[in-house]
Amino acid sequence: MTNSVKSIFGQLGNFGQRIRELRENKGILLRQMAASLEIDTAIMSKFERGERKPNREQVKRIARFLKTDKNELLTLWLADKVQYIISEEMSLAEEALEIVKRNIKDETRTHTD
Amino acid sequence: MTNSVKSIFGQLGNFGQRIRELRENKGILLRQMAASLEIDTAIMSKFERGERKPNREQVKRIARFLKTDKNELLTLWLADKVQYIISEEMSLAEEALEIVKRNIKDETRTHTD
DNA sequence: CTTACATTTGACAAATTCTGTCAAGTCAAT
DNA sequence: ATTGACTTGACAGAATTTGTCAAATGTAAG
Repeated sequence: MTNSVKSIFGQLGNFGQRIRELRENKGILLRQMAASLEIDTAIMSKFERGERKPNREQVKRIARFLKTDKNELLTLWLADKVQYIISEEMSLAEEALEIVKRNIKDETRTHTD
Repeated sequence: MTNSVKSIFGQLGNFGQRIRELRENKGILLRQMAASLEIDTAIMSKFERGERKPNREQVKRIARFLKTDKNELLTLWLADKVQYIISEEMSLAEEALEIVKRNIKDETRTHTD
């Protein structure tokens, strides 16, 4: 995931938001859940914040651990994937910023030279 | 793109189908278009048959070459991407076939041993 | 059938992206 | 200032994607 896309669009994905909610309602710690699923705590944290995408198997295991509907989580996870590739294409803003950045750099070079 | 997904789902994507149509209507050869765009002929062929996905820049250049609406092609191309990741998840059929394949292999091994 | 030309296919290495691991960082409560 | 929970960033190895090329296939004409 490019940084620019990450920063312009949204933080927590549908999936991450939901599993964090489920976990917290059960009073389970992130690191406990991570340990129980044999997933690194850092990765688990990133899943919940939508910074990384789990794979199909991980989604299923997470659903089983949280005793929740597997299909609900798979659907949210798939929605995230679609949402991501679509938002990647709303890159006009990114392109504009790139141009500005290039121009600024040229400006500074001109002045200091 | 995994072979299984490629074989179950559809051949020519929306994008490839459209550009082939546009190209043929203009009576241009695939290799001519490829050469003019400095894209390998093999790759161009794969784009048209949906076997590989061009990147954003290539789509824009193709649109310019074909003198057609850039946004139309970008939209078709994005539709292909979405369609692909969704179809990837309809993998029940694939999984079933995998199991059958494994079982058949076991069967044959048992008989020939 | 064999030549000529257009397209397709498959294999490959180089480039890029994704993944898990880890150490160091923040933050809140004590 | 210490502890505990979570977050962040860097990294190497794995996996996927990319362009290139040669060989294969298809097709029309002589």
